[in-house]
Amino acid sequence: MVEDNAEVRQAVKVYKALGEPTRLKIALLLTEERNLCCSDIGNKLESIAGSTLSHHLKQLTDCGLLDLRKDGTYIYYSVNREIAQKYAPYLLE
Amino acid sequence: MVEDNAEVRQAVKVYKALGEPTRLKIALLLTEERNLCCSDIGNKLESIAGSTLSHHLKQLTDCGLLDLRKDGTYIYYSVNREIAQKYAPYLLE
DNA sequence: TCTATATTTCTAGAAATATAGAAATAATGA
DNA sequence: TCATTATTTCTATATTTCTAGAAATATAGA
Repeated sequence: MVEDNAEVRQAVKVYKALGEPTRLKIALLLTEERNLCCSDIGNKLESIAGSTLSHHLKQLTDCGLLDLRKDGTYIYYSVNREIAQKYAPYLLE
Repeated sequence: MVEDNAEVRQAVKVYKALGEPTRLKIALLLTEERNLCCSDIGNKLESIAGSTLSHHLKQLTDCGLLDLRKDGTYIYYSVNREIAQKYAPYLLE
Protein backbone atom coordinates (compact mmCIF):
# COMPACT_ATOMS: atom_id res chain seq x y z
CA MET A 1 0.00 0.00 0.00
CA VAL A 2 1.15 3.54 -0.75
CA GLU A 3 1.82 5.52 2.39
CA ASP A 4 0.33 8.92 3.00
CA ASN A 5 3.41 10.48 4.57
CA ALA A 6 4.87 13.98 4.59
CA GLU A 7 6.86 13.34 1.43
CA VAL A 8 3.83 12.23 -0.56
CA ARG A 9 1.90 15.24 0.72
CA GLN A 10 4.69 17.55 -0.40
CA ALA A 11 4.76 15.83 -3.79
CA VAL A 12 1.03 16.49 -4.18
CA LYS A 13 1.56 20.16 -3.33
CA VAL A 14 4.46 20.53 -5.73
CA TYR A 15 2.59 18.86 -8.57
CA LYS A 16 -0.58 20.81 -7.84
CA ALA A 17 1.46 24.00 -7.96
CA LEU A 18 3.00 23.03 -11.31
CA GLY A 19 -0.27 21.77 -12.76
CA GLU A 20 -1.48 25.22 -13.74
CA PRO A 21 -0.18 27.00 -16.85
CA THR A 22 0.71 30.33 -15.28
CA ARG A 23 2.54 28.74 -12.38
CA LEU A 24 4.47 26.32 -14.57
CA LYS A 25 5.54 29.27 -16.70
CA ILE A 26 6.68 31.15 -13.61
CA ALA A 27 8.72 28.14 -12.49
CA LEU A 28 10.30 27.77 -15.94
CA LEU A 29 10.98 31.49 -16.07
CA LEU A 30 12.79 31.33 -12.76
CA THR A 31 15.01 28.48 -13.84
CA GLU A 32 16.11 30.53 -16.83
CA GLU A 33 16.64 33.67 -14.81
CA ARG A 34 17.22 33.72 -11.07
CA ASN A 35 16.22 36.43 -8.62
CA LEU A 36 13.27 38.01 -10.30
CA CYS A 37 10.92 40.03 -8.16
CA CYS A 38 7.14 39.86 -8.26
CA SER A 39 6.74 42.77 -10.64
CA ASP A 40 9.52 41.52 -12.94
CA ILE A 41 7.61 38.27 -13.23
CA GLY A 42 4.37 40.14 -13.80
CA ASN A 43 5.97 42.08 -16.63
CA LYS A 44 7.14 38.89 -18.31
CA LEU A 45 3.67 37.37 -18.24
CA GLU A 46 0.86 38.87 -20.18
CA SER A 47 -1.65 40.97 -18.27
CA ILE A 48 -1.97 39.47 -14.84
CA ALA A 49 -3.28 41.27 -11.77
CA GLY A 50 -0.82 41.69 -8.92
CA SER A 51 -3.15 39.91 -6.55
CA THR A 52 -3.39 36.93 -8.89
CA LEU A 53 0.35 36.76 -9.23
CA SER A 54 0.77 36.94 -5.47
CA HIS A 55 -1.64 34.04 -5.09
CA HIS A 56 0.37 31.92 -7.53
CA LEU A 57 3.72 32.80 -5.99
CA LYS A 58 2.38 31.84 -2.59
CA GLN A 59 1.53 28.36 -3.79
CA LEU A 60 4.91 27.94 -5.41
CA THR A 61 6.72 28.99 -2.24
CA ASP A 62 4.42 27.13 0.16
CA CYS A 63 5.24 23.82 -1.51
CA GLY A 64 8.96 24.57 -1.25
CA LEU A 65 9.62 24.97 -4.94
CA LEU A 66 10.55 28.63 -4.76
CA ASP A 67 12.83 30.40 -2.33
CA LEU A 68 12.49 34.08 -1.64
CA ARG A 69 14.80 36.79 -0.47
CA LYS A 70 13.46 40.11 0.76
CA ASP A 71 15.35 43.26 -0.09
CA GLY A 72 13.60 46.43 0.88
CA THR A 73 10.26 46.65 -0.81
CA TYR A 74 11.18 43.89 -3.23
CA ILE A 75 10.97 40.15 -2.91
CA TYR A 76 13.25 38.16 -5.16
CA TYR A 77 12.28 34.63 -6.09
CA SER A 78 14.36 31.74 -7.28
CA VAL A 79 13.82 28.03 -7.81
CA ASN A 80 14.87 25.72 -4.99
CA ARG A 81 16.97 23.36 -7.03
CA GLU A 82 16.91 20.57 -4.47
CA ILE A 83 13.11 20.34 -4.50
CA ALA A 84 12.95 20.80 -8.26
CA GLN A 85 15.54 18.06 -8.71
CA LYS A 86 13.60 15.73 -6.46
CA TYR A 87 10.11 16.12 -7.87
CA ALA A 88 10.38 17.81 -11.26
CA PRO A 89 13.90 17.92 -12.73
CA TYR A 90 12.14 18.68 -16.01
CA LEU A 91 12.15 22.29 -14.82
CA LEU A 92 15.93 22.40 -14.71
CA GLU A 93 16.56 21.13 -18.23
CA MET B 1 9.94 34.31 -22.47
CA VAL B 2 8.63 30.86 -21.73
CA GLU B 3 6.98 29.24 -24.71
CA ASP B 4 3.53 27.78 -24.58
CA ASN B 5 4.22 24.74 -26.73
CA ALA B 6 2.90 21.19 -26.79
CA GLU B 7 5.53 20.00 -24.35
CA VAL B 8 4.67 22.62 -21.76
CA ARG B 9 0.99 21.82 -22.18
CA GLN B 10 1.69 18.14 -21.59
CA ALA B 11 3.76 19.02 -18.53
CA VAL B 12 0.81 20.98 -17.12
CA LYS B 13 -1.49 18.01 -17.70
CA VAL B 14 0.91 15.54 -16.11
CA TYR B 15 1.46 17.74 -13.05
CA LYS B 16 -2.24 18.49 -12.74
CA ALA B 17 -2.91 14.76 -12.83
CA LEU B 18 -0.33 14.11 -10.12
CA GLY B 19 -1.41 17.08 -8.00
CA GLU B 20 -4.29 15.23 -6.40
CA PRO B 21 -3.74 12.75 -3.57
CA THR B 22 -5.75 9.85 -4.97
CA ARG B 23 -4.16 10.10 -8.40
CA LEU B 24 -0.64 10.38 -7.03
CA LYS B 25 -1.28 7.28 -4.95
CA ILE B 26 -2.55 5.43 -8.02
CA ALA B 27 0.58 6.41 -9.93
CA LEU B 28 2.84 5.29 -7.07
CA LEU B 29 0.87 2.08 -6.73
CA LEU B 30 1.39 1.31 -10.39
CA THR B 31 5.13 1.86 -10.21
CA GLU B 32 5.31 -0.69 -7.40
CA GLU B 33 3.06 -3.18 -9.14
CA ARG B 34 2.47 -3.23 -12.86
CA ASN B 35 -0.64 -4.32 -14.68
CA LEU B 36 -3.34 -3.72 -12.14
CA CYS B 37 -6.89 -3.45 -13.39
CA CYS B 38 -9.41 -0.81 -12.34
CA SER B 39 -10.99 -2.92 -9.64
CA ASP B 40 -7.59 -4.08 -8.28
CA ILE B 41 -6.71 -0.42 -7.85
CA GLY B 42 -10.08 0.29 -6.27
CA ASN B 43 -9.49 -2.47 -3.74
CA LYS B 44 -6.14 -1.04 -2.78
CA LEU B 45 -7.58 2.40 -2.14
CA GLU B 46 -10.04 2.98 0.63
CA SER B 47 -13.68 3.32 -0.33
CA ILE B 48 -13.80 4.94 -3.74
CA ALA B 49 -16.70 4.72 -6.16
CA GLY B 50 -16.02 3.04 -9.48
CA SER B 51 -17.10 6.13 -11.37
CA THR B 52 -14.69 8.29 -9.38
CA LEU B 53 -11.84 5.88 -10.00
CA SER B 54 -12.66 5.80 -13.70
CA HIS B 55 -12.53 9.59 -13.80
CA HIS B 56 -9.08 9.64 -12.16
CA LEU B 57 -7.70 6.90 -14.39
CA LYS B 58 -8.86 8.82 -17.42
CA GLN B 59 -6.86 11.87 -16.42
CA LEU B 60 -3.78 9.78 -15.77
CA THR B 61 -4.03 8.08 -19.15
CA ASP B 62 -5.03 11.23 -21.07
CA CYS B 63 -1.83 12.99 -20.03
CA GLY B 64 0.21 9.99 -21.15
CA LEU B 65 1.37 8.91 -17.73
CA LEU B 66 -0.47 5.59 -17.76
CA ASP B 67 -0.67 3.01 -20.49
CA LEU B 68 -3.53 0.56 -20.68
CA ARG B 69 -4.00 -2.89 -22.11
CA LYS B 70 -7.46 -4.34 -22.60
CA ASP B 71 -7.99 -8.01 -21.95
CA GLY B 72 -11.59 -9.12 -22.13
CA THR B 73 -13.63 -7.22 -19.61
CA TYR B 74 -10.53 -6.03 -17.80
CA ILE B 75 -8.29 -3.06 -18.44
CA TYR B 76 -4.79 -3.31 -17.09
CA TYR B 77 -2.89 -0.13 -16.32
CA SER B 78 0.80 0.52 -16.01
CA VAL B 79 3.02 3.56 -15.74
CA ASN B 80 4.55 4.84 -18.96
CA ARG B 81 8.13 4.99 -17.79
CA GLU B 82 9.28 7.35 -20.53
CA ILE B 83 6.77 10.03 -19.54
CA ALA B 84 7.33 9.43 -15.85
CA GLN B 85 11.09 9.68 -16.37
CA LYS B 86 10.70 12.92 -18.27
CA TYR B 87 8.36 14.81 -15.97
CA ALA B 88 8.30 13.06 -12.60
CA PRO B 89 11.07 10.48 -12.09
CA TYR B 90 10.21 10.75 -8.41
CA LEU B 91 7.48 8.22 -9.19
CA LEU B 92 10.03 5.63 -10.25
CA GLU B 93 12.23 5.77 -7.15
C1' DT C 1 5.48 63.36 7.17
C1' DC C 2 4.02 62.67 2.60
C1' DT C 3 4.23 60.15 -1.62
C1' DA C 4 5.17 56.46 -4.51
C1' DT C 5 5.94 51.72 -5.31
C1' DA C 6 5.77 46.65 -4.14
C1' DT C 7 3.29 43.15 -2.32
C1' DT C 8 -0.39 40.91 0.36
C1' DT C 9 -4.97 40.20 2.14
C1' DC C 10 -9.85 40.36 1.73
C1' DT C 11 -13.76 39.54 -0.90
C1' DA C 12 -16.64 37.76 -4.38
C1' DG C 13 -17.97 35.90 -8.78
C1' DA C 14 -16.98 32.54 -12.41
C1' DA C 15 -15.07 28.39 -13.81
C1' DA C 16 -13.15 23.97 -12.92
C1' DT C 17 -12.87 19.77 -10.31
C1' DA C 18 -14.06 15.85 -7.22
C1' DT C 19 -17.36 12.80 -5.92
C1' DA C 20 -20.79 9.31 -6.32
C1' DG C 21 -25.37 7.27 -7.73
C1' DA C 22 -27.81 5.56 -11.66
C1' DA C 23 -27.91 4.07 -16.11
C1' DA C 24 -25.40 2.38 -20.07
C1' DT C 25 -21.95 -0.48 -22.41
C1' DA C 26 -19.01 -4.45 -22.98
C1' DA C 27 -17.42 -9.00 -22.30
C1' DT C 28 -17.70 -13.51 -20.22
C1' DG C 29 -19.66 -17.83 -18.99
C1' DA C 30 -23.75 -20.73 -17.68
C1' DT D 1 -30.37 -15.87 -23.97
C1' DC D 2 -29.62 -14.59 -19.28
C1' DA D 3 -26.92 -13.29 -15.41
C1' DT D 4 -22.76 -11.49 -13.80
C1' DT D 5 -18.87 -8.61 -13.56
C1' DA D 6 -15.93 -4.63 -15.17
C1' DT D 7 -15.87 -0.23 -16.65
C1' DT D 8 -17.67 4.13 -18.51
C1' DT D 9 -20.92 7.82 -19.19
C1' DC D 10 -24.42 10.81 -17.55
C1' DT D 11 -26.06 13.77 -14.14
C1' DA D 12 -26.09 16.45 -10.07
C1' DT D 13 -24.02 18.47 -6.09
C1' DA D 14 -20.38 20.11 -3.12
C1' DT D 15 -16.02 21.98 -2.99
C1' DT D 16 -11.97 24.08 -4.72
C1' DT D 17 -9.52 27.12 -7.58
C1' DC D 18 -8.68 31.10 -10.55
C1' DT D 19 -9.14 35.75 -11.19
C1' DA D 20 -9.08 40.50 -10.13
C1' DG D 21 -10.67 44.84 -7.72
C1' DA D 22 -10.29 47.26 -3.41
C1' DA D 23 -8.19 47.94 0.73
C1' DA D 24 -4.28 47.13 3.70
C1' DT D 25 0.63 46.73 4.78
C1' DA D 26 5.53 47.62 4.17
C1' DT D 27 9.47 50.00 2.63
C1' DA D 28 12.11 53.71 0.63
C1' DG D 29 13.05 58.31 -0.56
C1' DA D 30 11.91 63.37 -0.89
